[in-house]
Amino acid sequence: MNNPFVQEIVKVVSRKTDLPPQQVEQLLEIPPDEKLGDYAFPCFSLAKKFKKAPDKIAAELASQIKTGNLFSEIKSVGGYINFFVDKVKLAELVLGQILKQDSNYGSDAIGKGKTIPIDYSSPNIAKPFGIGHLRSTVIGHSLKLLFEKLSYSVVGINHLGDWGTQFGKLVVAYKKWGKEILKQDSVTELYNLYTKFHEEAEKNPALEEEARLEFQKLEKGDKENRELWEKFRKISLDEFKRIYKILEIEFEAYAGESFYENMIEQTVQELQEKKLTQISQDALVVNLDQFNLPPCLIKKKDESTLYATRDITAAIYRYKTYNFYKNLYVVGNSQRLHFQQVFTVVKLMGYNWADNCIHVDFGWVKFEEEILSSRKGNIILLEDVLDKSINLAGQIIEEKNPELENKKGVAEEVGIGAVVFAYLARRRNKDFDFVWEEVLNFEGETGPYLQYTHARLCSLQKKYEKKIEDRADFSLLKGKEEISLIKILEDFPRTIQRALDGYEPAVLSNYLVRLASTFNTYYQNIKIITEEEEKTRAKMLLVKSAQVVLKEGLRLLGLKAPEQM
RNA sequence: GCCCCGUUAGCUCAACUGGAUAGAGCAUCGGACUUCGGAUCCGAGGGUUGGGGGUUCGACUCCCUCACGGGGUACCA
Repeated sequence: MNNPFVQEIVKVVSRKTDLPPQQVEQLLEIPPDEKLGDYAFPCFSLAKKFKKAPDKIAAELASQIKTGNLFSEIKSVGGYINFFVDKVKLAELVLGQILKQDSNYGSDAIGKGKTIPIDYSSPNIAKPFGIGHLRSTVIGHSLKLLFEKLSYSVVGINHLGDWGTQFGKLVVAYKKWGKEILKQDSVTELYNLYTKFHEEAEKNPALEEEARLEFQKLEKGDKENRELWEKFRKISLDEFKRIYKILEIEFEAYAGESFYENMIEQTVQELQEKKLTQISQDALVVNLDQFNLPPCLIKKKDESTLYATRDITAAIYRYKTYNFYKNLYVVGNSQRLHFQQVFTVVKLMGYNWADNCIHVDFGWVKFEEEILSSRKGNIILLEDVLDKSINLAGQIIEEKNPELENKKGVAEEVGIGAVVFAYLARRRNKDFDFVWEEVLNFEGETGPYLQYTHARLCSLQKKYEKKIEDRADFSLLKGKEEISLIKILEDFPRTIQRALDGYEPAVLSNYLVRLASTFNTYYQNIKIITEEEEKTRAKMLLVKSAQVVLKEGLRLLGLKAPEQM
């Protein structure tokens, strides 16, 4: 990180303590309370090395380090050396950098030349796009934007569920009830066929066997089934693309499971040549006892392939095609074991890049304490949720800002923003309870709150009228909230890095709430545009910086930042 | 049975990866000057971080154990 304060501390402390610079940087932390300082170096781990009490070490080092021109004070408290940065220098540095770089602030070249495929969204054909699918979609999309921010070249892959036994089920259902149910070629009707199958199969289990046979036929190239499959696939894909357009999400590749169909046999052969497979209970499996995992099934007893086989094939294909740096799968945590098995098999095949394959898992989306089951027709359509949210946003605009231009467009940006942010505000590993009142809430820690703050920042700039200069007397920015705000802005690049380290957009969401709420407190307490020209000029620099960072942060989550709302 | 994940204020979540006094929002109640946007802000109440043990200078965070909830566990994905 090119932060001169950190660099200086690392340099000096590492010289005084003989610790490698990297370790010093890792130990360095930010105190919980600003009164304690801006950076702190804990000396506890040095106690053994120097055979002295930590607080004595801290006191000694603190007295030896000169403040120089970057720091205003360096003192020890307990076992910490606390550094107080020169606030004028800080403002000059942070605000100067943001104004110069604009939306590029926080970018980095670290990922240059490295490719990362991200497998996300990946809905199943013949099922409508429900609120359950949104989680993978928005997490994957945000990770994509974040990696691109650091110059990685990202390939968004929509690994459609367009192959497998479920198509056997659809074919059976179509042949039996297609004429009465499938009239307009819509996803809803396809879905009705699918649920009809499951209803009937409960009464008549023989249908399951029929479905297996139909899929087997499909896999072997049966013409009629092939045509049906293409029809089903097209209906669904058109529908999904419409939804993605609303969300403004695009994929570089729609390589679904069927895409790997022709390569699967080769994978099976390779596994056999490498003597990794065995026959067990009539099926072809890779035994994984030595890893304490259940065996990975490669082929069923009827010779047709399985999910795992396709994922192994897809991983190999992605490595050959993209020579990836990392290979991500944004898929629910119910598939943890599956990915463990797949990655382990790939590793057994001798591919060390298996270690760079990462399952970015996430918890269930539940509705009123119930897990949504698409098999039973228990599903809430994403489009209904978005419509409701957009309507609500429209109503609120009508109430509060009826003169607004482009009301419809703004209502969409805010309504969709509310839903997307609700999904990105919590860490991925937690189950997400879909509660209407919470998803459609526009107050407090929500998307519209961030957007509102952004609109407010824009409106200040409009009111100011004058051009915002990139220079000002930074010593005029020394109020408590001003300094907090500058420090939060300074933390933006680090936040991006932290979000990526954990594959966790929620880290950025939390950050943006902190930024917005700190600004709002400031705004409430201090009049920004006043008669004092010099001071106003300096404050407007801060306003502009906050606006730039907030907008960019929202963009990285996949939210729009309207200038008025 | 075995394996994974989770458990923090009434509810939904944070806590910079082992650091200093565990913080926000929602809901409830009370308030905001001489309004740059009240979708905002301020205040109040609310906690044995599921229970118990351990590791160490220090534990919401790591280890063991128990409880509760969820998921997975061979031909679905």
